[in-house]
Amino acid sequence: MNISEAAQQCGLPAKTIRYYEDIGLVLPGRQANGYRDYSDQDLHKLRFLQRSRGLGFSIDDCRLLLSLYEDRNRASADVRQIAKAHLEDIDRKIAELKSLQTTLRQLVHQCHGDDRPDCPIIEDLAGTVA
Amino acid sequence: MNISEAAQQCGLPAKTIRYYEDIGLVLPGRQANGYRDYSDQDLHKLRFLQRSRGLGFSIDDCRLLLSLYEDRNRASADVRQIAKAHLEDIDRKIAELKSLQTTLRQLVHQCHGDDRPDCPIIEDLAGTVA
DNA sequence: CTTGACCTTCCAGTTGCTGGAAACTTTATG
DNA sequence: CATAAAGTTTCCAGCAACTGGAAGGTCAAG
Repeated sequence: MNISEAAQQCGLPAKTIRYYEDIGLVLPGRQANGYRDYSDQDLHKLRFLQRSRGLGFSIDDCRLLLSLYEDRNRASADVRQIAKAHLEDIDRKIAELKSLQTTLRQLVHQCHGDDRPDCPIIEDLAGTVA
Repeated sequence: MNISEAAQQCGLPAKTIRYYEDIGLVLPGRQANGYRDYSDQDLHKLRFLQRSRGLGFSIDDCRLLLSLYEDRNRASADVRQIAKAHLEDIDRKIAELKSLQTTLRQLVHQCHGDDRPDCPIIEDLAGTVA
């Protein structure tokens, strides 16, 4: 299977699939003409990557998850640990963003937003208030 | 004022301050020996950047905000608009992360996480369920 | 037979820094 | 006063995860 069909089947751009090959994630065979040739197994791995990345796992995590995916003797605990760590990361990011959100919301609310120069947002950024 | 004191005063690493000069954000004078020389005004701008970046504004936004900060004839509406757009961006990111959080939380919850290979997380990533 | 769609490789750019090397100046110490 | 340590300079490379584009080979259709 050529790369563009593989791309369509897994939902990843061809560029990304080539990139995944570069970094050793999915290494397809080659046809006689030098074109990449994706097997069903390759396709499964690409779909796996598409989903893992979609859930926000890092490439390194994906590499680990992919090896666990292929390991019939894996311990689910190993998978769970990766997911749990990622979840905690997301929890932290949400907390950070929420804090920014609160501050920004207040500032935007306080600013009248007209053609005059007085601006609580600028004042806050300048530190003339705090 | 040397760069390291400026760094301490504004809470940014010296490396970052040099980088901000590279990209034309804060251009200090030079001392006779070639060392950078930060004025009070430079310092204000650096502090402004430290805070703006801390609120998650992009460098490009910071550049705009900085020019508005220095513009005594600015319209607060312009500032507000930048902040509002950034806030909406944050809102979107939070929504995205929350959706990931929900999915991951469920998966982590469903996985028993022992030494057996059955794993709802892997199954989800592989797409064998959906 | 040519046109256009595909495919290949390789190199550069994105964001916002951060680390490190090599060389200079200044400051502190013995 | 010599020297060592600390601070400074410039420049180059690298991070994550792609994405865009150039230059060229291949293939299917008309």
